[in-house]
Amino acid sequence: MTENDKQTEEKIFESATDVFMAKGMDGARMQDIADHAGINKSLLHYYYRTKDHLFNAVFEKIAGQMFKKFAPVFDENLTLEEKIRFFYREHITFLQNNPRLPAFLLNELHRNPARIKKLIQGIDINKIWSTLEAQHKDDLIKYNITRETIPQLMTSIAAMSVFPFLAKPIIGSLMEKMGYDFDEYIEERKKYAADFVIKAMKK
Amino acid sequence: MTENDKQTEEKIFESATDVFMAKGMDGARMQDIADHAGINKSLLHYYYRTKDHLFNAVFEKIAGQMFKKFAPVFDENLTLEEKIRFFYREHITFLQNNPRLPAFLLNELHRNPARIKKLIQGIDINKIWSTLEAQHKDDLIKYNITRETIPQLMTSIAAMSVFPFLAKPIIGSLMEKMGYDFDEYIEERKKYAADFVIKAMKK
DNA sequence: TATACTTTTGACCAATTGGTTAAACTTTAT
DNA sequence: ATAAAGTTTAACCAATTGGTCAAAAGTATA
Repeated sequence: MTENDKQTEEKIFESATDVFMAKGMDGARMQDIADHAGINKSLLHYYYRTKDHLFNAVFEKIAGQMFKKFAPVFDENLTLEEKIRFFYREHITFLQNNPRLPAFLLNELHRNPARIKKLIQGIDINKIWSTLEAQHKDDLIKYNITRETIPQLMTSIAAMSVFPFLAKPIIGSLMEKMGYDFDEYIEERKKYAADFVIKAMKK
Repeated sequence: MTENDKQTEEKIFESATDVFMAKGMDGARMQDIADHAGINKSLLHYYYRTKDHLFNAVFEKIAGQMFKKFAPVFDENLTLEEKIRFFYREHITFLQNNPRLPAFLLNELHRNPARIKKLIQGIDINKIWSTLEAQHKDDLIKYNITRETIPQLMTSIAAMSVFPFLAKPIIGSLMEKMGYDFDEYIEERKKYAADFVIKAMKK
């Protein structure tokens, strides 16, 4: 039945996502995924031929999500500062709901570098630069942003939101030990990161 | 012979470090390590009883290195700004020589959270705070650094130097595609990160 | 109801892999 | 030189694991 079909196939996909996210490709076990979904292991092979296929399906979806979140910033009609604030609000909220996503993605890209090309084919820094120039010509001068410094700036912006999630094993434990609350820290970071970057950009 | 002994044991340790760093505990194979060292697989068990023991030995050494590098900053008799510049020069140079270290460490801590307690037992933010207060009382006021904001500031500082190495699979490929040079970018980051943070800290 | 088709299951298989063992080889000590 | 001790190796073992298969169960169609 198509109804039950979708249910099973979807259940498998969701369980696979959970297990692969938590354990990675190498650490994940097909039996784990089956148990997690409450079904027989053979069903995994019935719907997704192999572990590689299943992992592939999960990775493709996950990878897509990550970068879709960056584009809308440029669609909004906002000042550069407002765009930065907008970005951190959206991006950190997304990471709050998908805290393991960056680590999962980077681990897999390290394990299988062949994926990278396909993943970044949609990203064109020159295009981003053109868009920025068109939308914020004076801000680029005001903030001294050039083609040479844009990698430094963009990685710094990404670092501010992504790093806390990548380093959560350490940061989270350290904060717990010291009486801070990680979730609160993340919530506050939406504003802190924006303020930090905006101040840093000023000449 | 003790001479040859050390050679073999050390060769195993170095090969294990390389393979574990590259593949992680789950992805690493004992046979790989043996091949890498050019010896029989049984020797791994002769010197280090099990894979876990061997991994443990590697992890302990690696983990120790990472945090030893943070302490010397406070020993130097420098202004706060000079300390930040000193830190990034030292820390990024260290990471240039050990680019996989942060990813390795964080992956293992995620896989085995029990390690974390032991690892961070030496770190005491309150102690760091006291040291900062003693050395830079006026700077803390000048830069509006308080017990509440110190996690935000410290994670931001760490993010600036560590993130490029964690995200190297993406950043490196993206830069290659766009005609930037990753190593050059890292070298420049020693100064950029310091400038960035110092500007960001100002009220 | 009978038949064809799809879905699910448990038993099973072959390959991989961490680990063991006994024998061969080296080195050291007497 | 010879025995004792340490080192190295190849062959082997047992457990894990991704994957297969045929039968059973369920569903749609006639």
